[in-house]
Amino acid sequence: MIRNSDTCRSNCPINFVLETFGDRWTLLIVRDLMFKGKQTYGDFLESEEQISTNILADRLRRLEAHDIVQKTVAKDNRSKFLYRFTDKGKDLIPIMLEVTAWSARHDSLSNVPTTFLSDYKNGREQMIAAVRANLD
Amino acid sequence: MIRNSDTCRSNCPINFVLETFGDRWTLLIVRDLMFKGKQTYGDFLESEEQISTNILADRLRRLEAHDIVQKTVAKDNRSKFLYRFTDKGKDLIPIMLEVTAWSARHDSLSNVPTTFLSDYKNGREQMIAAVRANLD
DNA sequence: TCAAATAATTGCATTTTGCAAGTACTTTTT
DNA sequence: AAAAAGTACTTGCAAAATGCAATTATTTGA
Repeated sequence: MIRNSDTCRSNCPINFVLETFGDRWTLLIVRDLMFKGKQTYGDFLESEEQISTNILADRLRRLEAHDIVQKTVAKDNRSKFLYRFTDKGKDLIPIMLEVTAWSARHDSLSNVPTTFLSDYKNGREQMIAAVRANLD
Repeated sequence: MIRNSDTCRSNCPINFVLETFGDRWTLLIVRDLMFKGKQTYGDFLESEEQISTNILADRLRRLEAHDIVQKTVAKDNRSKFLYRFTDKGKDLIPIMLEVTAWSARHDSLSNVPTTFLSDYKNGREQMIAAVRANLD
């Protein structure tokens, strides 16, 4: 995917993220991949937000085009594909944790472990490293 | 705006953020308010991404409904309104800086000051405080 | 060979977006 | 006092994206 003025509305860093993640579904796939150990099309379909099959296929295609995920054939089953983060994708960890922290602070109904906020405040870098270690 | 299962697809913290910011425009308004000193409808319209008037009106309405911004009448002109962050809105600063950092790392065309990444790495809390001080 | 598993694509109705034009109220100018 | 300009929208309509259900294609396992 070429990055130029044809594909982006501006060269603003906030806008750059929106060009890839500015919709209601893409970040849920990132979440599943990052925190829930999901890796396949079927895995993503099972999430409680109920993404539909055409949207899922489209978003996975876009994530691959933007070099956030890499698609590979599963070793055990050639009709199954595994989606994994690229380094660029793994580097979204700090954003995702910050988003989680914001919801933890401002939405009492959000399902966040009770210790999350203090753990995050006291050991942000360790938490980032732990999530990363889990992905590698 | 009531927060319950009618208005949210799930109680996931990532999804909670998407319910408010999961589109291509809302975060640009947040950016303008947070980093560019913009405060009025006309200000937001001028941004280079060229939001259209109906979308802008809709997004400002939603941001207000979600208690991210507060709308007040301007002192100097009663046909002019000022949009300002609530505390919940100001608390988006860490997310916005993390998003900026990600684009700085992964998009060479993003307009980010050359010193941003080292400043951010060395003094994250100070940078957050500086942006916040600028808003108050 | 046939059923199951996996990953999609297709068609169509609904919703959202984008664009241009128009409206309403306030302030400034004459 | 009337006209023009400033500010913040709303409206109507075409185009694009989304959501849903059904169907297709390929590989695997019995």
